[in-house]
Amino acid sequence: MSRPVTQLPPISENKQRKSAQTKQAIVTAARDFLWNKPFRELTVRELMSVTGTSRPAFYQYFSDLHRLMEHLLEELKNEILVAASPWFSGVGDPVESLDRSLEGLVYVCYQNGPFVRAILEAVTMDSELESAWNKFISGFDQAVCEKIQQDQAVGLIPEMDAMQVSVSLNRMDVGVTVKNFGQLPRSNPDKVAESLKRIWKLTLYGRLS
Amino acid sequence: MSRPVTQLPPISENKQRKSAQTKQAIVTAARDFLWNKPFRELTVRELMSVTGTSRPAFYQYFSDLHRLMEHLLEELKNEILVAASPWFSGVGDPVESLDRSLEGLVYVCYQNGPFVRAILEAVTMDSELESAWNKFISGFDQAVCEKIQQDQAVGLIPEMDAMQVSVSLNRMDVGVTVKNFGQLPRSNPDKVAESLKRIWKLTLYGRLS
DNA sequence: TGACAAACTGACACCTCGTCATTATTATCC
DNA sequence: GGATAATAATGACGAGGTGTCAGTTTGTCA
Repeated sequence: MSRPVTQLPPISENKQRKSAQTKQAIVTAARDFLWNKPFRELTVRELMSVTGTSRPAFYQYFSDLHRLMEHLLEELKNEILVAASPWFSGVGDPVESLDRSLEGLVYVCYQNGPFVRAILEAVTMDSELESAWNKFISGFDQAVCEKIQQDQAVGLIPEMDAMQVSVSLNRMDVGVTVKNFGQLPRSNPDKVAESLKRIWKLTLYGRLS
Repeated sequence: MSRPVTQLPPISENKQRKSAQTKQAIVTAARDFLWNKPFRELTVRELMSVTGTSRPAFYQYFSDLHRLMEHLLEELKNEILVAASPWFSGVGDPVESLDRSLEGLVYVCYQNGPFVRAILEAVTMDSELESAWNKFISGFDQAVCEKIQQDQAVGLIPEMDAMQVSVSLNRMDVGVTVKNFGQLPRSNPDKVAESLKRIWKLTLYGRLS
Protein backbone atom coordinates (compact mmCIF):
# COMPACT_ATOMS: atom_id res chain seq x y z
CA MET A 1 0.00 0.00 0.00
CA SER A 2 2.69 2.44 0.92
CA ARG A 3 4.62 1.62 -2.21
CA PRO A 4 2.52 1.35 -5.38
CA VAL A 5 4.14 -1.07 -7.77
CA THR A 6 3.27 0.86 -10.90
CA GLN A 7 5.43 3.82 -10.08
CA LEU A 8 8.42 2.60 -8.14
CA PRO A 9 10.15 5.47 -6.42
CA PRO A 10 13.83 5.48 -7.34
CA ILE A 11 15.02 4.70 -3.85
CA SER A 12 18.50 3.32 -3.73
CA GLU A 13 20.08 2.18 -0.52
CA ASN A 14 21.88 5.47 -0.33
CA LYS A 15 18.71 7.51 -0.50
CA GLN A 16 17.29 5.71 2.47
CA ARG A 17 20.48 5.83 4.45
CA LYS A 18 20.00 9.03 6.41
CA SER A 19 16.42 8.16 7.18
CA ALA A 20 17.17 4.67 8.39
CA GLN A 21 20.06 6.05 10.33
CA THR A 22 17.89 8.46 12.30
CA LYS A 23 15.25 5.85 12.91
CA GLN A 24 17.88 3.51 14.25
CA ALA A 25 19.22 6.25 16.48
CA ILE A 26 15.77 6.71 17.94
CA VAL A 27 15.32 3.03 18.63
CA THR A 28 18.75 2.80 20.18
CA ALA A 29 18.15 5.85 22.36
CA ALA A 30 14.89 4.32 23.52
CA ARG A 31 16.58 1.03 24.40
CA ASP A 32 19.30 2.86 26.30
CA PHE A 33 16.73 4.83 28.20
CA LEU A 34 14.44 1.92 29.01
CA TRP A 35 17.25 -0.33 30.14
CA ASN A 36 17.15 1.32 33.53
CA LYS A 37 14.23 3.72 33.56
CA PRO A 38 10.46 3.15 33.45
CA PHE A 39 8.44 3.86 30.35
CA ARG A 40 6.44 6.54 32.13
CA GLU A 41 9.53 8.75 32.29
CA LEU A 42 10.18 8.54 28.57
CA THR A 43 9.12 11.65 26.65
CA VAL A 44 9.63 12.50 23.02
CA ARG A 45 11.71 15.51 24.00
CA GLU A 46 14.00 13.46 26.23
CA LEU A 47 14.35 10.81 23.57
CA MET A 48 15.20 13.20 20.76
CA SER A 49 17.57 15.29 22.81
CA VAL A 50 19.84 12.26 22.78
CA THR A 51 19.64 11.72 19.05
CA GLY A 52 20.59 15.32 18.20
CA THR A 53 17.59 15.92 15.93
CA SER A 54 14.56 17.96 16.86
CA ARG A 55 11.49 16.71 18.65
CA PRO A 56 9.11 16.88 15.63
CA ALA A 57 11.54 14.69 13.69
CA PHE A 58 10.42 11.80 15.88
CA TYR A 59 7.00 11.87 14.28
CA GLN A 60 8.44 11.11 10.89
CA TYR A 61 9.32 7.63 12.07
CA PHE A 62 6.71 6.80 14.70
CA SER A 63 3.31 8.36 15.11
CA ASP A 64 3.82 8.28 18.89
CA LEU A 65 5.83 6.61 21.64
CA HIS A 66 3.52 3.63 21.70
CA ARG A 67 4.22 2.86 18.08
CA LEU A 68 7.88 2.84 18.98
CA MET A 69 7.13 0.31 21.70
CA GLU A 70 5.15 -1.70 19.17
CA HIS A 71 8.34 -1.86 17.16
CA LEU A 72 10.24 -3.24 20.17
CA LEU A 73 7.46 -5.75 20.74
CA GLU A 74 7.79 -6.93 17.16
CA GLU A 75 11.49 -7.53 17.58
CA LEU A 76 10.94 -9.35 20.85
CA LYS A 77 8.24 -11.54 19.34
CA ASN A 78 10.59 -12.97 16.75
CA GLU A 79 13.22 -13.89 19.29
CA ILE A 80 10.67 -15.53 21.54
CA LEU A 81 9.06 -17.64 18.85
CA VAL A 82 12.41 -19.13 17.91
CA ALA A 83 13.41 -19.82 21.50
CA ALA A 84 10.16 -21.54 22.35
CA SER A 85 10.05 -23.78 19.31
CA PRO A 86 11.52 -27.10 20.58
CA TRP A 87 8.50 -28.20 22.60
CA PHE A 88 6.08 -27.28 19.84
CA SER A 89 8.06 -29.10 17.18
CA GLY A 90 6.98 -32.40 18.70
CA VAL A 91 10.37 -33.99 18.12
CA GLY A 92 11.86 -36.09 20.90
CA ASP A 93 10.73 -36.58 24.48
CA PRO A 94 8.15 -33.90 25.36
CA VAL A 95 9.51 -33.37 28.85
CA GLU A 96 13.00 -32.84 27.51
CA SER A 97 11.95 -30.49 24.75
CA LEU A 98 9.77 -28.57 27.19
CA ASP A 99 12.90 -28.12 29.27
CA ARG A 100 14.75 -26.75 26.28
CA SER A 101 11.93 -24.40 25.31
CA LEU A 102 11.70 -22.96 28.80
CA GLU A 103 15.46 -22.54 29.01
CA GLY A 104 15.46 -20.70 25.69
CA LEU A 105 12.53 -18.60 26.73
CA VAL A 106 14.14 -17.65 30.02
CA TYR A 107 17.35 -16.79 28.21
CA VAL A 108 15.61 -14.43 25.79
CA CYS A 109 13.59 -12.89 28.59
CA TYR A 110 16.74 -12.41 30.61
CA GLN A 111 18.44 -10.63 27.73
CA ASN A 112 15.42 -8.42 27.13
CA GLY A 113 14.12 -8.15 30.66
CA PRO A 114 13.93 -4.36 30.95
CA PHE A 115 12.37 -4.13 27.48
CA VAL A 116 9.72 -6.67 28.34
CA ARG A 117 8.92 -4.64 31.44
CA ALA A 118 8.80 -1.41 29.44
CA ILE A 119 6.55 -2.93 26.79
CA LEU A 120 4.12 -4.14 29.42
CA GLU A 121 4.15 -0.76 31.08
CA ALA A 122 3.39 0.90 27.76
CA VAL A 123 0.66 -1.62 26.97
CA THR A 124 -1.57 -0.27 29.72
CA MET A 125 -1.37 3.23 28.30
CA ASP A 126 -2.46 2.65 24.71
CA SER A 127 -5.36 0.82 23.24
CA GLU A 128 -3.68 -0.23 20.01
CA LEU A 129 -0.50 -1.46 21.65
CA GLU A 130 -2.66 -3.34 24.11
CA SER A 131 -4.33 -5.12 21.20
CA ALA A 132 -0.98 -6.03 19.70
CA TRP A 133 0.20 -7.49 22.98
CA ASN A 134 -3.06 -9.38 23.51
CA LYS A 135 -2.82 -10.83 20.05
CA PHE A 136 0.71 -12.00 20.73
CA ILE A 137 0.04 -13.52 24.13
CA SER A 138 -3.22 -15.15 23.11
CA GLY A 139 -1.45 -16.70 20.15
CA PHE A 140 0.86 -18.25 22.68
CA ASP A 141 -2.08 -19.37 24.79
CA GLN A 142 -3.54 -21.04 21.75
CA ALA A 143 -0.30 -22.78 20.79
CA VAL A 144 0.32 -24.13 24.28
CA CYS A 145 -3.28 -25.24 24.53
CA GLU A 146 -3.03 -27.20 21.30
CA LYS A 147 0.21 -28.83 22.35
CA ILE A 148 -1.38 -29.88 25.63
CA GLN A 149 -4.32 -31.36 23.79
CA GLN A 150 -2.03 -33.24 21.46
CA ASP A 151 -0.21 -34.83 24.36
CA GLN A 152 -3.49 -35.53 26.09
CA ALA A 153 -4.65 -37.40 23.01
CA VAL A 154 -1.74 -39.81 23.36
CA GLY A 155 -2.08 -40.09 27.12
CA LEU A 156 1.04 -38.15 28.07
CA ILE A 157 -0.89 -35.40 29.81
CA PRO A 158 -3.88 -36.15 32.07
CA GLU A 159 -7.31 -34.69 31.59
CA MET A 160 -7.53 -31.00 32.49
CA ASP A 161 -8.83 -27.74 31.04
CA ALA A 162 -6.07 -27.21 28.50
CA MET A 163 -6.83 -23.56 27.77
CA GLN A 164 -7.12 -22.52 31.39
CA VAL A 165 -3.87 -24.21 32.27
CA SER A 166 -2.18 -22.74 29.22
CA VAL A 167 -3.27 -19.24 30.16
CA SER A 168 -2.17 -19.73 33.74
CA LEU A 169 1.30 -20.96 32.89
CA ASN A 170 1.86 -18.26 30.29
CA ARG A 171 0.80 -15.49 32.67
CA MET A 172 3.19 -16.96 35.20
CA ASP A 173 6.05 -16.73 32.73
CA VAL A 174 5.26 -13.11 31.95
CA GLY A 175 4.98 -12.11 35.58
CA VAL A 176 8.14 -13.96 36.53
CA THR A 177 10.05 -12.29 33.73
CA VAL A 178 9.01 -8.81 34.77
CA LYS A 179 9.72 -9.51 38.42
CA ASN A 180 13.10 -11.17 37.97
CA PHE A 181 14.50 -9.55 34.84
CA GLY A 182 12.51 -6.33 34.52
CA GLN A 183 15.00 -4.15 36.29
CA LEU A 184 18.63 -4.24 37.21
CA PRO A 185 20.08 -6.07 38.94
CA ARG A 186 18.43 -9.08 37.36
CA SER A 187 18.03 -12.42 39.13
CA ASN A 188 20.05 -15.48 38.26
CA PRO A 189 18.32 -16.88 35.15
CA ASP A 190 19.23 -20.49 35.96
CA LYS A 191 17.35 -20.40 39.24
CA VAL A 192 14.38 -18.80 37.55
CA ALA A 193 14.38 -21.40 34.79
CA GLU A 194 14.60 -24.22 37.29
CA SER A 195 11.44 -23.17 39.11
CA LEU A 196 9.49 -22.55 35.94
CA LYS A 197 10.51 -25.90 34.54
CA ARG A 198 9.45 -27.60 37.75
CA ILE A 199 6.02 -26.01 37.70
CA TRP A 200 5.36 -26.65 33.99
CA LYS A 201 6.52 -30.25 34.12
CA LEU A 202 4.73 -31.23 37.31
CA THR A 203 1.55 -29.57 36.13
CA LEU A 204 1.51 -31.09 32.67
CA TYR A 205 3.41 -34.37 32.81
CA GLY A 206 3.40 -35.05 36.56
CA ARG A 207 7.13 -35.77 36.52
CA LEU A 208 10.40 -33.82 36.47
CA SER A 209 12.22 -35.95 33.97
CA MET B 1 1.45 12.23 62.67
CA SER B 2 -1.41 13.83 60.77
CA ARG B 3 -3.34 14.51 63.93
CA PRO B 4 -1.24 15.79 66.85
CA VAL B 5 -2.74 14.55 70.09
CA THR B 6 -2.05 17.73 72.02
CA GLN B 7 -4.40 19.88 70.00
CA LEU B 8 -7.35 17.89 68.83
CA PRO B 9 -9.28 19.76 66.14
CA PRO B 10 -12.90 20.25 67.22
CA ILE B 11 -14.38 18.13 64.48
CA SER B 12 -17.81 16.78 65.15
CA GLU B 13 -19.33 14.04 63.05
CA ASN B 14 -21.62 16.53 61.40
CA LYS B 15 -18.77 18.76 60.43
CA GLN B 16 -17.08 15.90 58.67
CA ARG B 17 -20.18 14.57 57.08
CA LYS B 18 -20.21 16.61 53.91
CA SER B 19 -16.54 15.98 53.42
CA ALA B 20 -16.80 12.21 53.82
CA GLN B 21 -19.82 12.25 51.58
CA THR B 22 -17.97 13.92 48.73
CA LYS B 23 -14.98 11.65 49.14
CA GLN B 24 -17.26 8.65 48.99
CA ALA B 25 -18.91 10.04 45.88
CA ILE B 26 -15.51 10.31 44.23
CA VAL B 27 -14.57 6.75 45.10
CA THR B 28 -17.90 5.46 43.89
CA ALA B 29 -17.65 7.39 40.65
CA ALA B 30 -14.21 5.96 40.09
CA ARG B 31 -15.43 2.41 40.70
CA ASP B 32 -18.31 2.94 38.31
CA PHE B 33 -15.98 4.25 35.68
CA LEU B 34 -13.30 1.59 36.07
CA TRP B 35 -15.77 -1.25 36.05
CA ASN B 36 -15.79 -1.14 32.27
CA LYS B 37 -13.20 1.38 31.18
CA PRO B 38 -9.41 1.39 31.41
CA PHE B 39 -7.57 3.58 33.87
CA ARG B 40 -5.89 5.50 31.07
CA GLU B 41 -9.23 7.02 30.09
CA LEU B 42 -9.98 8.30 33.58
CA THR B 43 -9.40 12.04 34.01
CA VAL B 44 -10.10 14.25 36.99
CA ARG B 45 -12.54 16.25 34.94
CA GLU B 46 -14.49 13.19 33.83
CA LEU B 47 -14.53 11.84 37.36
CA MET B 48 -15.75 15.06 38.97
CA SER B 49 -18.34 15.78 36.33
CA VAL B 50 -20.20 12.77 37.70
CA THR B 51 -20.02 13.84 41.32
CA GLY B 52 -21.46 17.29 40.65
CA THR B 53 -18.64 19.16 42.37
CA SER B 54 -15.90 21.03 40.58
CA ARG B 55 -12.64 19.59 39.34
CA PRO B 56 -10.39 21.28 41.91
CA ALA B 57 -12.49 19.78 44.70
CA PHE B 58 -10.95 16.44 43.82
CA TYR B 59 -7.59 17.62 45.10
CA GLN B 60 -8.99 18.13 48.59
CA TYR B 61 -9.35 14.40 48.95
CA PHE B 62 -6.62 12.92 46.81
CA SER B 63 -3.46 14.62 45.66
CA ASP B 64 -3.86 12.92 42.26
CA LEU B 65 -5.57 10.02 40.53
CA HIS B 66 -2.89 7.60 41.65
CA ARG B 67 -3.58 8.33 45.29
CA LEU B 68 -7.18 7.45 44.59
CA MET B 69 -6.03 4.15 43.15
CA GLU B 70 -3.88 3.62 46.22
CA HIS B 71 -7.07 3.90 48.22
CA LEU B 72 -8.70 1.19 46.11
CA LEU B 73 -5.61 -0.97 46.54
CA GLU B 74 -5.87 -0.60 50.30
CA GLU B 75 -9.46 -1.78 50.28
CA LEU B 76 -8.60 -4.72 48.04
CA LYS B 77 -5.69 -5.71 50.26
CA ASN B 78 -7.91 -6.23 53.27
CA GLU B 79 -10.33 -8.45 51.40
CA ILE B 80 -7.55 -10.54 49.98
CA LEU B 81 -5.75 -11.11 53.23
CA VAL B 82 -8.92 -12.48 54.81
CA ALA B 83 -9.73 -14.72 51.87
CA ALA B 84 -6.26 -16.22 51.72
CA SER B 85 -5.95 -16.96 55.42
CA PRO B 86 -6.96 -20.65 55.69
CA TRP B 87 -3.78 -22.09 54.20
CA PHE B 88 -1.56 -19.82 56.27
CA SER B 89 -3.38 -20.60 59.51
CA GLY B 90 -1.84 -24.06 59.47
CA VAL B 91 -5.02 -25.69 60.77
CA GLY B 92 -6.18 -28.95 59.15
CA ASP B 93 -4.89 -30.71 56.05
CA PRO B 94 -2.64 -28.35 54.05
CA VAL B 95 -3.96 -29.47 50.69
CA GLU B 96 -7.52 -28.90 51.82
CA SER B 97 -6.84 -25.50 53.32
CA LEU B 98 -4.88 -24.51 50.23
CA ASP B 99 -7.98 -25.36 48.24
CA ARG B 100 -10.07 -23.12 50.43
CA SER B 101 -7.57 -20.25 50.25
CA LEU B 102 -7.45 -20.38 46.50
CA GLU B 103 -11.21 -20.56 46.23
CA GLY B 104 -11.53 -17.53 48.49
CA LEU B 105 -8.87 -15.69 46.57
CA VAL B 106 -10.51 -16.39 43.24
CA TYR B 107 -13.84 -15.29 44.63
CA VAL B 108 -12.47 -11.94 45.81
CA CYS B 109 -10.59 -11.46 42.55
CA TYR B 110 -13.72 -12.27 40.60
CA GLN B 111 -15.72 -9.69 42.54
CA ASN B 112 -13.01 -7.06 42.08
CA GLY B 113 -11.64 -8.11 38.73
CA PRO B 114 -11.93 -4.79 36.88
CA PHE B 115 -10.52 -2.96 39.89
CA VAL B 116 -7.54 -5.26 40.08
CA ARG B 117 -6.92 -4.60 36.41
CA ALA B 118 -7.27 -0.85 36.87
CA ILE B 119 -4.93 -0.83 39.85
CA LEU B 120 -2.29 -2.71 37.90
CA GLU B 121 -2.71 -0.33 34.98
CA ALA B 122 -2.24 2.62 37.29
CA VAL B 123 0.75 1.02 38.98
CA THR B 124 2.86 1.36 35.85
CA MET B 125 2.18 5.10 35.71
CA ASP B 126 3.24 6.21 39.17
CA SER B 127 6.30 5.53 41.20
CA GLU B 128 4.69 5.73 44.62
CA LEU B 129 1.74 3.53 43.71
CA GLU B 130 4.18 1.08 42.22
CA SER B 131 5.99 0.92 45.55
CA ALA B 132 2.74 0.29 47.39
CA TRP B 133 1.86 -2.55 45.04
CA ASN B 134 5.33 -4.05 45.25
CA LYS B 135 5.18 -3.96 49.01
CA PHE B 136 1.85 -5.74 48.96
CA ILE B 137 2.79 -8.44 46.49
CA SER B 138 6.21 -9.09 48.00
CA GLY B 139 4.56 -9.45 51.40
CA PHE B 140 2.54 -12.18 49.79
CA ASP B 141 5.66 -13.71 48.25
CA GLN B 142 7.22 -13.78 51.69
CA ALA B 143 4.20 -15.35 53.37
CA VAL B 144 3.85 -18.10 50.77
CA CYS B 145 7.58 -18.75 50.90
CA GLU B 146 7.48 -19.22 54.66
CA LYS B 147 4.48 -21.51 54.46
CA ILE B 148 6.29 -23.62 51.87
CA GLN B 149 9.35 -23.82 54.09
CA GLN B 150 7.24 -24.83 57.05
CA ASP B 151 5.72 -27.70 55.12
CA GLN B 152 9.13 -28.63 53.76
CA ALA B 153 10.43 -28.90 57.30
CA VAL B 154 7.85 -31.58 58.08
CA GLY B 155 8.34 -33.35 54.76
CA LEU B 156 5.02 -32.39 53.18
CA ILE B 157 6.62 -30.40 50.38
CA PRO B 158 9.74 -31.64 48.57
CA GLU B 159 12.94 -29.68 48.30
CA MET B 160 12.74 -26.70 45.94
CA ASP B 161 13.57 -23.01 45.86
CA ALA B 162 10.69 -21.82 48.02
CA MET B 163 10.97 -18.14 47.17
CA GLN B 164 11.24 -18.66 43.43
CA VAL B 165 8.24 -20.97 43.41
CA SER B 166 6.30 -18.59 45.63
CA VAL B 167 6.97 -15.68 43.29
CA SER B 168 6.04 -17.76 40.26
CA LEU B 169 2.73 -18.95 41.64
CA ASN B 170 1.76 -15.52 42.89
CA ARG B 171 2.51 -13.87 39.57
CA MET B 172 0.43 -16.55 37.92
CA ASP B 173 -2.52 -15.68 40.16
CA VAL B 174 -2.22 -11.99 39.35
CA GLY B 175 -1.96 -12.56 35.61
CA VAL B 176 -4.83 -15.02 35.60
CA THR B 177 -7.02 -12.59 37.52
CA VAL B 178 -6.40 -9.77 35.09
CA LYS B 179 -6.91 -12.02 32.09
CA ASN B 180 -10.08 -13.74 33.28
CA PHE B 181 -11.74 -11.16 35.50
CA GLY B 182 -10.20 -7.88 34.41
CA GLN B 183 -12.89 -6.94 31.96
CA LEU B 184 -16.45 -7.86 31.26
CA PRO B 185 -17.62 -10.43 30.51
CA ARG B 186 -15.62 -12.29 33.12
CA SER B 187 -14.76 -15.97 32.89
CA ASN B 188 -16.40 -18.62 35.00
CA PRO B 189 -14.60 -18.37 38.36
CA ASP B 190 -15.03 -22.06 39.16
CA LYS B 191 -13.09 -23.10 36.09
CA VAL B 192 -10.37 -20.60 36.88
CA ALA B 193 -10.14 -21.79 40.47
CA GLU B 194 -9.94 -25.39 39.36
CA SER B 195 -6.88 -24.81 37.19
CA LEU B 196 -5.12 -22.68 39.77
CA LYS B 197 -5.73 -25.25 42.48
CA ARG B 198 -4.40 -27.97 40.22
CA ILE B 199 -1.18 -26.10 39.52
CA TRP B 200 -0.56 -25.04 43.11
CA LYS B 201 -1.25 -28.48 44.53
CA LEU B 202 0.73 -30.48 42.00
CA THR B 203 3.66 -28.09 42.29
CA LEU B 204 3.79 -28.02 46.06
CA TYR B 205 2.31 -31.26 47.34
CA GLY B 206 2.52 -33.44 44.23
CA ARG B 207 -1.10 -34.53 44.65
CA LEU B 208 -4.58 -33.18 43.96
CA SER B 209 -6.20 -34.30 47.21
C1' DT C 1 -26.92 35.91 64.82
C1' DG C 2 -22.05 36.37 64.34
C1' DA C 3 -17.85 34.36 63.37
C1' DC C 4 -14.91 30.88 62.13
C1' DA C 5 -13.34 26.82 59.66
C1' DA C 6 -14.13 23.76 56.22
C1' DA C 7 -15.59 22.97 51.49
C1' DC C 8 -15.67 24.58 47.13
C1' DT C 9 -14.71 27.41 42.86
C1' DG C 10 -12.83 30.08 38.61
C1' DA C 11 -8.84 31.25 36.70
C1' DC C 12 -4.07 30.56 35.97
C1' DA C 13 0.56 28.73 34.62
C1' DC C 14 2.70 24.61 33.36
C1' DC C 15 3.77 20.72 30.54
C1' DT C 16 3.53 17.40 26.81
C1' DC C 17 1.58 16.15 22.75
C1' DG C 18 0.86 16.03 17.63
C1' DT C 19 0.54 18.97 13.44
C1' DC C 20 1.39 22.55 10.45
C1' DA C 21 3.83 25.52 6.80
C1' DT C 22 8.31 26.33 5.92
C1' DT C 23 13.27 25.64 5.47
C1' DA C 24 17.34 22.75 4.91
C1' DT C 25 19.45 18.72 3.29
C1' DT C 26 20.00 14.77 0.43
C1' DA C 27 20.34 11.93 -3.58
C1' DT C 28 19.89 11.58 -8.40
C1' DC C 29 20.21 12.90 -13.26
C1' DC C 30 22.03 15.51 -17.01
C1' DG D 1 29.82 19.54 -10.91
C1' DG D 2 25.27 21.90 -10.79
C1' DA D 3 20.20 21.75 -11.23
C1' DT D 4 16.17 19.65 -9.33
C1' DA D 5 13.12 16.78 -7.04
C1' DA D 6 12.27 14.28 -3.05
C1' DT D 7 13.09 13.61 1.54
C1' DA D 8 14.33 15.10 6.24
C1' DA D 9 14.21 18.41 9.73
C1' DT D 10 12.54 22.56 12.13
C1' DG D 11 10.00 26.50 14.81
C1' DA D 12 5.74 27.74 16.12
C1' DC D 13 1.11 26.71 17.32
C1' DG D 14 -3.39 24.87 19.45
C1' DA D 15 -5.34 21.29 22.23
C1' DG D 16 -5.95 19.07 26.45
C1' DG D 17 -4.56 17.53 30.84
C1' DT D 18 -2.48 18.75 35.41
C1' DG D 19 -1.99 20.92 40.04
C1' DT D 20 -2.32 25.36 42.67
C1' DC D 21 -4.14 29.63 44.62
C1' DA D 22 -6.69 33.47 46.10
C1' DG D 23 -11.09 34.22 47.00
C1' DT D 24 -16.11 32.85 47.76
C1' DT D 25 -19.69 29.97 49.60
C1' DT D 26 -21.44 26.82 52.95
C1' DG D 27 -22.20 24.88 57.32
C1' DT D 28 -21.59 24.63 62.34
C1' DC D 29 -21.10 26.13 66.98
C1' DA D 30 -21.13 29.51 70.64
